[in-house]
Amino acid sequence: MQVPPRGGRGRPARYTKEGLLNLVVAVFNERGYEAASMEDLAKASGFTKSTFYHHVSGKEELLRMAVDRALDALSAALDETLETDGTPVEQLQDAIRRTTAVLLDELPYVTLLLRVRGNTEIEREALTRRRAIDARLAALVTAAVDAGEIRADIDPRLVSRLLFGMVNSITEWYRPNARATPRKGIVNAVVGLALEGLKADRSNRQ
Amino acid sequence: MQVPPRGGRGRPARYTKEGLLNLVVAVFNERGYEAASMEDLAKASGFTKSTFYHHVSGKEELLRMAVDRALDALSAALDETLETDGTPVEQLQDAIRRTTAVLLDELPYVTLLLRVRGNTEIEREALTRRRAIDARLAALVTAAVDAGEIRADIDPRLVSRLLFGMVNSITEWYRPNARATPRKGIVNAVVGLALEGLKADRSNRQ
DNA sequence: GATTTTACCGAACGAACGGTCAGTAAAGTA
DNA sequence: TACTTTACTGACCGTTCGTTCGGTAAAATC
Repeated sequence: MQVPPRGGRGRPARYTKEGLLNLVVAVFNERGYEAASMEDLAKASGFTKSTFYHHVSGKEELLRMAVDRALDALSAALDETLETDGTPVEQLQDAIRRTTAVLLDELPYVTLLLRVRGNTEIEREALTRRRAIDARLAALVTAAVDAGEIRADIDPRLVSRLLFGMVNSITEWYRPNARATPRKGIVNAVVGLALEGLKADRSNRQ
Repeated sequence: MQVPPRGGRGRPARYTKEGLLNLVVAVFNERGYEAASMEDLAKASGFTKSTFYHHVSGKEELLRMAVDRALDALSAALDETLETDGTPVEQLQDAIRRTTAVLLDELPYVTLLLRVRGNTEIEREALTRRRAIDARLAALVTAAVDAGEIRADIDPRLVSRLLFGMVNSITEWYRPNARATPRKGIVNAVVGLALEGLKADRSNRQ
């Protein structure tokens, strides 16, 4: 990741495309996309501003690459869920697991995606793709309600928003390190809370 | 709200302090705080930029007033919860209800608060106050676990984050209007999902 | 060593930024 | 009408923004 690929003719580059994007997204998330200047991005990578422009086309293009990566990963996870042949509620549970896993694996990219507000054309395109994914997730909830497998006393669209709002909120606080709750622990907690809620019962009492 | 108070000596103002702040916060939320320029704020209120500066001291001060309003409301709601004398789980449920209600009643202000990232001193102070509130909420969850009233198989801090992450995610999509789910419906859905989860049972089957 | 290719940099661009100020218009008081 | 107070404005400040460009340094090929 830190060692760029060799084989070209001229002077070797300091970063791979992905390595540089990782640095950029970290700065976007720390300062905020709007507040992060090209000078900030250049300094974080050790380049001058003009050298930085030699490697990237501009600020918006960087945002596009980053949010596309998040959207592609989330979309692929949902595709995988729909290829399984479980009952509706099993598929919904699978979607929660996979979405949470993608969120943790691609944390900086998904974090950036979830903060996009729609100021530019690129941001609006990202929001459109995101809404499409949300609609597919909401359809899973509706299917589970129609099958009588989950509670029907709350509007399925509302359930979907609250459920995946909970999942997405993980980006607000999760920082992977040695002491952090492992990936599997987070996923199980999310699925457990989503399906059974807070209520104590025989199966989970310590 | 739109009619300023009379009684002063000179020319009457177009807005009350609160009316102007409402306009400002709306622009902050639509464009994003960093992306919203003082020119944007002035135009939204019908002022020139210099007139706008006659009424407000600067961009950061506007942010401070807005997030303080949200923090005061959330803090007061939590105080009220702690004044009740229910069991731990009843207090937790009350905190969820009151926090959700404040979020809906002060939607633009809480929305702005939840997007603060800590770039300036004012933002860092807001984050500190927010963390204090989060800690008090987490203590409620811990107390309910210790009393054996809610499931103990998930780290209480993790439960608290996911729970109030779900509550806070409402700011991402809720837009009050005639067709929207009423306040009470949202609050009941949040409490219902939090306590019982998705699982269908006799009491909520339609 | 000459040539090609790529990485890199200092200086500068116009535009937009947050913010200031001297001066004018409009209202209330006397 | 004269005076005071407040609302309001256009022009302008220095700074920073995203971006461009002419030119130099370094590596690979010949």
